[in-house]
Amino acid sequence: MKTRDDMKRPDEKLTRNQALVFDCLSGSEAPISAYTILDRLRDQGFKAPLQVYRALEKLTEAGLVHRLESLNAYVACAHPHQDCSHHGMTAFAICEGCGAVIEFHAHDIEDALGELARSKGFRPGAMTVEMRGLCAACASGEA
Amino acid sequence: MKTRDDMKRPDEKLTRNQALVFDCLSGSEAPISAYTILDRLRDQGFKAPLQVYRALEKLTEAGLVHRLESLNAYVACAHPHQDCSHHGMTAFAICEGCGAVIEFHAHDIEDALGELARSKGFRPGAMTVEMRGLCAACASGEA
DNA sequence: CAGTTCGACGTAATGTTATTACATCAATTG
DNA sequence: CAATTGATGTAATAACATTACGTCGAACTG
Repeated sequence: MKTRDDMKRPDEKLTRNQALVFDCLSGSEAPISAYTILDRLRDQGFKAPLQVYRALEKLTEAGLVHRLESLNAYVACAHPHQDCSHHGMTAFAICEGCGAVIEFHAHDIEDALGELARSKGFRPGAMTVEMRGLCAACASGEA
Repeated sequence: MKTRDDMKRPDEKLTRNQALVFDCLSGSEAPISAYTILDRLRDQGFKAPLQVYRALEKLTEAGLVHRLESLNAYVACAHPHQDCSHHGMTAFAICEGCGAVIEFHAHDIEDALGELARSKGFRPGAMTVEMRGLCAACASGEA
């Protein structure tokens, strides 16, 4: 049954738990861990990690959420109205000052990486690209 | 001032624990986790995770070992006689069939990524690039 | 040489991230 | 209706990593 509001924008096939997790991520400036999400959703009835992980799995499949491997944390997609999976590789710049994340889609770099791998006989699938550094604000603050 | 052997010929100045961990990784076909290393070194007297993590930290700093973020696992550098840190970014192709890892160094891709990030005001530091897919052998086996 | 510092080490405990196992319930469908 | 499917709830555990504290020896300093 569809208990929730069914006025759906394209990305509204979410269950209650999925919507709660997605909203939690959308409202966060920086990536957050699964357990942080759990803590923030205790008031909405969340009690166990699995509730979060199951929602994250679906959201990630749907391209609404990305997992940052180098942080073990999750972030809402920068343009969730589209389907991120259509963009191919997603690259991230992660600020070590403030934790903010910039999301990139660079087809040429993706192609170059894929080509390089194929030249070694490797058949590439998903790619993880994460850069650490400082965002403009934090870099200027450092002088 | 340090009259000590500051110029590290990496192979030389490893402590016993570091050497054991490095040998363990070098002898492994695929990346392995810290706890797997621990188990494999029990016979040599290892008892606690910290022994492994401390060694891994030094080895990683020295460029002899890489951490694969998307696997939470570690792998010996493909050319440990050099200092991998001189190569800048290291990219990995990880076979989902057999677990094998191919190591790349692509300056042009690194530069392109860095330039892209800088164009958004980001000052890039370390980069993580990991591709999942199938190596030549496993891809042909799949037909 | 004595005292101090420093880096590696040993051990225990704990913290953090993620999964497995099993039960329930509602909607779908043949 | 029975069977199937997918989301959920709960508990327990597995897997990965760090903090805290104490010891030891090498080597710098006075």
